[in-house]
Amino acid sequence: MNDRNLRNAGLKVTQPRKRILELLDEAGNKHVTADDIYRVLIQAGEDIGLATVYRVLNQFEAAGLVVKHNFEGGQAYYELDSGDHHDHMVCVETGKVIEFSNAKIEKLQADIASEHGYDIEDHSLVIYVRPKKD
Amino acid sequence: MNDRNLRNAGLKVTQPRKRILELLDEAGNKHVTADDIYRVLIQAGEDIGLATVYRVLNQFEAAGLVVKHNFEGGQAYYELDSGDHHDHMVCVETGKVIEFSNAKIEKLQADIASEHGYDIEDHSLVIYVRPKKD
DNA sequence: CGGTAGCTGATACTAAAGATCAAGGCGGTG
DNA sequence: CACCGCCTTGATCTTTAGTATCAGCTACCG
Repeated sequence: MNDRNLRNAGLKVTQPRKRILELLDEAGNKHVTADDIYRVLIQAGEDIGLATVYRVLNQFEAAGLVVKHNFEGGQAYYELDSGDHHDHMVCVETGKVIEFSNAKIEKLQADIASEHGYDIEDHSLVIYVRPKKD
Repeated sequence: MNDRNLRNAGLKVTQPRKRILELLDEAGNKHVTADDIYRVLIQAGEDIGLATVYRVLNQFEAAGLVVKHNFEGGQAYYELDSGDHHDHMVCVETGKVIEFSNAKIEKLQADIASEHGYDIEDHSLVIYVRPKKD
């Protein structure tokens, strides 16, 4: 079934691509880095190169299979594209990432862009939070 | 007057720090990279090292004099902290950056965080836009 | 099966940023 | 206002994320 996704994206169904897609699938809504993927696969005894991981992730992103997030810290994080857009809330204490989506915020953004004569191409909203201490 | 800002931040008033602060001042609401600053200062005949620029910008950020933005593209952008929070709209065609702020969006974010048991520590909203073509 | 276009892994490379360290400058003290 | 200690600086090396290159391999079409 993953094979179909790859083929639809115009990509040959190869071992590395299958493995990476599988791994992203298992990761669910966790966000992983290229290096995470590389290390897990090496640990699992796969014969894969780091360059391949980066390449494949870029291809997946271009194909819309995967979404890339640039949180703070220099590394890019990836997750499977579930289709429905959502934003992220990152806890600065625990590192936990919570996904959410809010139609009103989306609408307000479109309005603001429109007021300035623009259409929205994409957007990125990350809220950095800390547990309430009451 | 900039001298006072530096001293209040617990930093010695040195040539490089004064120059960088000046430059950020002149840049106004333009967003500059560490390398931008370095090159302008070298061009101006200053004897400054790139490492110093990075160091000073980190110190400024820690002191709250400056805000650091991680847009897409790997480089960090800096601007003077004007005190009032705002978000950014980046045109993907022209690279132009427009600042805006919207109280409703801020409020909605606080609500969402609260619903999940968190307080907002900080947030980052970047809208990537494209000129309307009508 | 067999040919070939596209893919892969190893390696070299680039760019952003941080770490190190000897030499130099800021500013408090006398 | 001259001195001295300590913080800061610039040069350079290192680290980290990601990209480019290229010979060999493999998926897939016939």
